[in-house]
Amino acid sequence: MKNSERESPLSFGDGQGVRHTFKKSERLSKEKWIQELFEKGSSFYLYPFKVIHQPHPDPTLPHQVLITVSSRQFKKAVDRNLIKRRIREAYRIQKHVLTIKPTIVFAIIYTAKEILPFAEMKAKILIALTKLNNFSAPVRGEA
RNA sequence: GCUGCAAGCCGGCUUAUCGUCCCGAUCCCGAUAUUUAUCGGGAUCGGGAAGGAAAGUCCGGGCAACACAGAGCAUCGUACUUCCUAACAGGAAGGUGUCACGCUUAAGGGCGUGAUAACAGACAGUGCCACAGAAAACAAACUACCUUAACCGAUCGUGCAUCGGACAAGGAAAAGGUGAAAAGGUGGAGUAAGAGCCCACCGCCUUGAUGGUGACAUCAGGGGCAUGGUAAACCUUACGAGUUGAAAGGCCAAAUAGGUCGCACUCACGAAAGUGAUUAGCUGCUCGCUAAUAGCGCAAGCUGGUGUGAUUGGGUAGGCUGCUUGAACCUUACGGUGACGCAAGGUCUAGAUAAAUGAUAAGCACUUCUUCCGAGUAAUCGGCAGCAGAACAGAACCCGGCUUACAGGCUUGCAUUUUUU
RNA sequence: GGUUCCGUGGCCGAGUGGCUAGGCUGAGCUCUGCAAAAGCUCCUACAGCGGUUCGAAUCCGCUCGGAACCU
Repeated sequence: MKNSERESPLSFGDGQGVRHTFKKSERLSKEKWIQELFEKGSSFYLYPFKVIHQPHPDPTLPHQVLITVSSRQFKKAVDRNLIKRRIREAYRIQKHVLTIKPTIVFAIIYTAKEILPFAEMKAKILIALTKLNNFSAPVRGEA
């Protein structure tokens, strides 16, 4: 029981009793990997986000995400914090949608010029995650 | 009661579900070595988690590394005085100037209240002061004024006459106009006309006395106007400043390349290209691919090469530390006009690192407007309900200031106005 | 996190305290049968606020915006 949990910490088989956590290990924080992701990763736009994704360099780790808001677009740190918090919350609640087996790293870049309400962000994040699900797997298969 | 100004303070709260970071306790799992310990991960419980400006980075310090005999020059900064302070371009108290208002004087001026000032020096030197104006700085003299001598014209009173014009020599700087600024001001005396030439008051310069820690003030004497503005122009004087910033500094330390030591191999054919073989590596094995098979010596062996194992220095990726107990905060007493100091008691109050407290729902409190009800003569106030709103803004090593942004609320003081007495 | 610099018409860009040059673009006119070229005229400016000065694009302070560098 415990062993299986350890092998796949993000086990979301039936969805019953799943804890919607968002720990530090699920965030992309290695500078080297970030560089690699932005140089080699494939991307798509889905207003108000741009998503860059890539197979995980270390497949034993869970999915890792990077959320970023340009300081060019939003000059005040308070606004950037608010947007990042809303994106983080939307991902935390809906990340069980992401079910592809080899884990990936991806970045969510906020590209809109104004601050959108939480409900809209939540819906868009759901669409983005299902899209990631669909065409991340074939890319891995071809390679 | 309302409104405004100034100073000081505050800068939403509660509950539910889910979730983030840090600390502590208990438990579980994995790795390493010796019962137990270290490291990593997780669960449960408990506790804590952004500001008055966290901002701008405009000043000043702490802390850290490096540099450093002493003195001078250069560069940069500061600039009324005294004090506060770890320090400051900050603050407190005072001085002086300017402006406004009021009172007063015949006027010049004096006194009071408030605001405000980058408020050292322009008789150390250099530069600049456009246009206008005669002249913009050791004064000079355009118009106008006055005197003297001679000339010309007009008049009638026929004179050393009066009026006008032009020229020359001289006097003087009062009047005019220009300008941001024109060479002390006002009044008098004086004169051919005038002038600090002289007089009174004021201003200025200077000497002395008294008071004050000092800036400076007051009084007395002398000078006789000599001293335009500009130092946020160069500059002078006095004082201060070593450089770089936590991405500083310290510790640990993969991979790759390097050093040292050990072990294995370093052959055959061919003119050469190449072929085979051996060794080593990649692979579970074969195939295949890659690398080496060189020099000296009779030989042992030595040097070199390839592969591999161990070890080692520097230290990259990365991690840990620096990191939050501090010129700390609160209360009270005492000293000081005050900034502030000091004593006693109490408190522990963020520590993230692609960077944290947030999402959803409900309620309370607050503000504006509207309807209704109540109180009051009225200005206005209170209550129920509804709609809308709710600022500026996010720690990045830490403090002290300054500046800038800010919905709304509270306290104190002052002022205007309204109502009642 | 820190350091340095810049901001002048629609665009480029000169201007060391005294009327803000010049070029490109745009509009109009002249010339031409029409156009091009040329010539003439016009439009639109010192990032904002405050101070020093008689006078500020220039000197000083604050604010806003932009760029580069350190890593």
